[in-house]
Amino acid sequence: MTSSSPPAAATRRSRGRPAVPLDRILATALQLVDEEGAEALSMRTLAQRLESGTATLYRHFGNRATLVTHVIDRVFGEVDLDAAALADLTWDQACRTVAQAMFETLGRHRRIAPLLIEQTPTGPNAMLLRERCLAVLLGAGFPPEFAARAYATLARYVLGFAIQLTGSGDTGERARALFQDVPPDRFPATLAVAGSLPVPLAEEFAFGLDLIVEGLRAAAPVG
Amino acid sequence: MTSSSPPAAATRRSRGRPAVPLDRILATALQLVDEEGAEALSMRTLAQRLESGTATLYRHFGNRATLVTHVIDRVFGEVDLDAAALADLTWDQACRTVAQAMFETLGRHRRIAPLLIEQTPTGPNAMLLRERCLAVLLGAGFPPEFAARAYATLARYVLGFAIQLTGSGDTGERARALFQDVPPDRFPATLAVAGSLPVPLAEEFAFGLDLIVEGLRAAAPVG
DNA sequence: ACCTGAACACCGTTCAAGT
DNA sequence: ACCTGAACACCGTTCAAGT
Repeated sequence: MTSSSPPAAATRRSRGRPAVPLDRILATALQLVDEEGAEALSMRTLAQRLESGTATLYRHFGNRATLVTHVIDRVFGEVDLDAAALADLTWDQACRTVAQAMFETLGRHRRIAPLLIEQTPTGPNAMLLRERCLAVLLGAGFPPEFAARAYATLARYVLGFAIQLTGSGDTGERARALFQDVPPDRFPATLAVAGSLPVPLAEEFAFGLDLIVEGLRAAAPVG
Repeated sequence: MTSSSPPAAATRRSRGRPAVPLDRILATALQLVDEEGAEALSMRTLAQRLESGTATLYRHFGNRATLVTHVIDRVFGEVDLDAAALADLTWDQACRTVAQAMFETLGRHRRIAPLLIEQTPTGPNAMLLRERCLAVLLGAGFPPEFAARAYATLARYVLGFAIQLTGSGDTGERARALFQDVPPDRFPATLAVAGSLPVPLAEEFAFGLDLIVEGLRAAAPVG
């Protein structure tokens, strides 16, 4: 490893001033959220993982909120969307595809949802994703106002669901246990559905998504 | 005010041990959230408003989370729902009514949404509200599994929307300003809908709700 | 019994001081 | 120029000590 030290290339760690590349900060931050949850993303903890100090982070970000903005946009950048492929779909297929892609990405970073509600995503990747969605809806012939509302509904549905994902994963299990132990005389309906609750989250999401798209088709001003 | 001091009734403030009634704690906590936001609900700040100490709070609640549970259920208790009135509605009218009532309550306590995603509501009022919703869906003849999914979809939509409500109120304004300043060549679709974005939140909510209920009607296994 | 002050181990943020 | 340690004003939680 450290056999023949090179002239001036290495500077292993925090020697001169390795400048802590922004990309490494964001990758580490996202990894931190993935592994330990959104609440673990503190300036101190992040600085520790980078083997740096908190003040160094403030050179890149004015405050924690803008750090969060960048981390969120990194996640949006992972949403698997091919503009060309989208163009070949009908508008309802495209809506389902985009929402599913967003859901899958949030599934890969389950613990990031609390950060998403801290702020409206305005990073470059988020802006691009929104642009593509709106382009599909406008391309289908929907008036701007209808397209805007349709997009908002879908976005809120995905986010609302993503929040449900946040729970440590056994959310469904815990809820089911709780609902099955409910007093039968006072909560007959709750008890009746308690048994059919451990539906896989992915299926549950698809169910609601179909509902919304079906409603969109029925309400759409175009055939 | 303090004219003729009564024998042993008053004990104006933190004298003997006024025991800090739980109801006053919760009312003060909710007021604190309403006035200064969810992030302001710290044990210290709450204790200060009660003219007490943090340790006193830990006599009533094991930790901050259970305090939050109680505050949330206090909000659920405000949801205006008459079981008798619900029974006279068709299932789709009932769904709209319940979702609207929940939305209006969250509108009265806009800044509480961040607390709602910290945990699944399990307080008595939340349990009762869920029971009534599920009873309506089962009463309409929906199979338990379908009813459970329908309820989950509606609950998630309302919560997802409530999160959007959390932003200081000018969220729409800020978003509109941002979207209208976007580069026209790269974001034509975003720009096209930017003008039709400042839709009143209540209308926006109703739009999506109708979509979902319409989708439910289309997907329902009963006529 | 119930409440209190002070402590412990954390936060986000800032700033003078180092290289 | 960039990084660092230490500080400031906060957290949630606990505990010995007061009445």
